[in-house]
Amino acid sequence: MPTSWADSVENAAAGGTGGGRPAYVPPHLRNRPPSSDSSAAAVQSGPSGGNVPLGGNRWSAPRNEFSRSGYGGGGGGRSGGWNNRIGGWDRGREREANPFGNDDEVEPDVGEQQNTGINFDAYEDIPVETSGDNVPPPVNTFADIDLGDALNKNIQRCKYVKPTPVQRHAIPISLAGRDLMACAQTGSGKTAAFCFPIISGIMTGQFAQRAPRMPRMACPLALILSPTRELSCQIHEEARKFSYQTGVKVVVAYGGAPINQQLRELERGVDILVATPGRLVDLLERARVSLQMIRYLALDEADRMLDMGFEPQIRKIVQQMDMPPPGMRQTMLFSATFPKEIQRLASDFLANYIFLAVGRVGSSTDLIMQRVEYVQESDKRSHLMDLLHAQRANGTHGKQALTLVFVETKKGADSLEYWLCSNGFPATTIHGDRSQMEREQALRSFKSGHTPILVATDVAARGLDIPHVAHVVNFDLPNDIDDYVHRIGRTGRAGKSGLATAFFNENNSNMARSLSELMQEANQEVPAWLTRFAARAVYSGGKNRRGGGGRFGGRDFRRDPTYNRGGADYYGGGGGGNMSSGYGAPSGGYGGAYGSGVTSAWD
DNA sequence: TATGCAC
Repeated sequence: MPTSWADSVENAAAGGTGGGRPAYVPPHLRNRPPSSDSSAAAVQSGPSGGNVPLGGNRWSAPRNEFSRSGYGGGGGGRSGGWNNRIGGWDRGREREANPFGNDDEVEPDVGEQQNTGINFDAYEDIPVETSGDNVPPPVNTFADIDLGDALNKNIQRCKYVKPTPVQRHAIPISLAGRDLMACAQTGSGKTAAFCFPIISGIMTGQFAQRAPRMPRMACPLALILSPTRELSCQIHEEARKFSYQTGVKVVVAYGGAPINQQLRELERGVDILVATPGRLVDLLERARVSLQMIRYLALDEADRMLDMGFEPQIRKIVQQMDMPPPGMRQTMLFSATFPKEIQRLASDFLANYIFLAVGRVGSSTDLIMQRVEYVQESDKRSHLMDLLHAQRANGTHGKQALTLVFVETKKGADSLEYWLCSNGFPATTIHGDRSQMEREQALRSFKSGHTPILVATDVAARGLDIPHVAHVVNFDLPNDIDDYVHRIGRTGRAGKSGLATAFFNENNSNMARSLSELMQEANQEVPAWLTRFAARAVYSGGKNRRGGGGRFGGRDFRRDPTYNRGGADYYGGGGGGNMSSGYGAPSGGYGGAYGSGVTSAWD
């Protein structure tokens, strides 16, 4: 039995397990030369940033003996594993592709630090609301948190200088082992906010359990679910950067792509599985993935994942397979919007969680100029053409700025794309009736500017980080104000400004009220005709199928008396003791007189 | 009613 981490490393680096019991090698040591890294001994110190009170991980103390079969290979019959023969991750020492693009393995140039273009000034003074028991205080720098050397290096490689607001708050909460429901913006580092604690937690390697004996069954420690394939891909790419040379292995699985390659990847070992629900269910049913080792569960776009269409699949994955129950795993839910109904549903998956909302003042929503134009259905195309013409005329060198056009249906997307192309506007389209190859090609072509107009259904509404989108056109408004919020969030990202134009007509009257409220809240000019529509319209609370909303920045439903059924003090009452923090001003808050369903402009 | 998500 290894007596130290270094021993483990030596063992592993020696090319195997020497026939004895497999030695567990913590992931961050797996692809390092032996004995080099004494800082590894610092594992499991937890966040030590002084001002971070450690709630302590909910799992027991690190064990002395680690025997996770996926890693050690389990004696003779080792299957894909880390420190086994050829197929193992050891090989990754030569083979792990550098996700940062530059092929040299040299240390990153830490002298020239920047962040990835995020305009941090736009993030100053953002109101933040937290509730729940014993909320760990935020940190101000990455140095305040002990994420480990390898991860810190990747943070430098990413040129992140200081944590974004959501990271400042979410990371200490997660490192303290707490469940989390977070309203937070993508493009301001949301993915990192849940990836860093996961990677760090896996690197500390305290998860020693017997893995199933089933051969060829992958047993990830962390599961990250998202509602679209492209978003899963994006998360995977980011997570790979964060885990570069940590030994933590990230695998992605989604539909529309050949399953065999994904199966092979899984067999080679996986710590963090990023997946869409459909493909994951398939893998679970084939018994190629087991969730019994899951210690971290993250739902991106969580409100969407718990929405009608996805909820059954999510329940199946989370509650009806072999995943450890709440309290035995750490669950993190992220979205820009968190309708109360969804929050209530979500509490099934959480244990004593902390609610975190990053407010909107000075946020990127202020950087999005929103316009609504009254356009009859029959005039939409010519109106769009006018916009595109004007835009091209104003653009540099007559080039078309990247414009993302949202429509309601897949057919509508195809037909608009065809029409645009016929009229000399280079457009492509992305929607669920296209093949995965076509979808990815469309996205690439758009990002590169080769096809500067992308016609999309809601498949592209959430989470996708497409730099330099200058203009989002809601050719067809969505039926849900939350979807509108997500759509316009495709522009004005990372602190840059953007423009969002919506075509409105009678068919959208049920959106009038929430839309005008939203715009008002974001200091946008609301046309008088829209206000009249809003006043006239019978507000169909049903419009927002997800029920009432909160306000910008979101609000913990546990704090809403109407949800405390039966007079029981449902949760908070006293909660974190900050139940009355900042956000409540009727003027500033979004809540207004009725639950408009608008929760936030944050992803 | 639309969207997305496995084969």
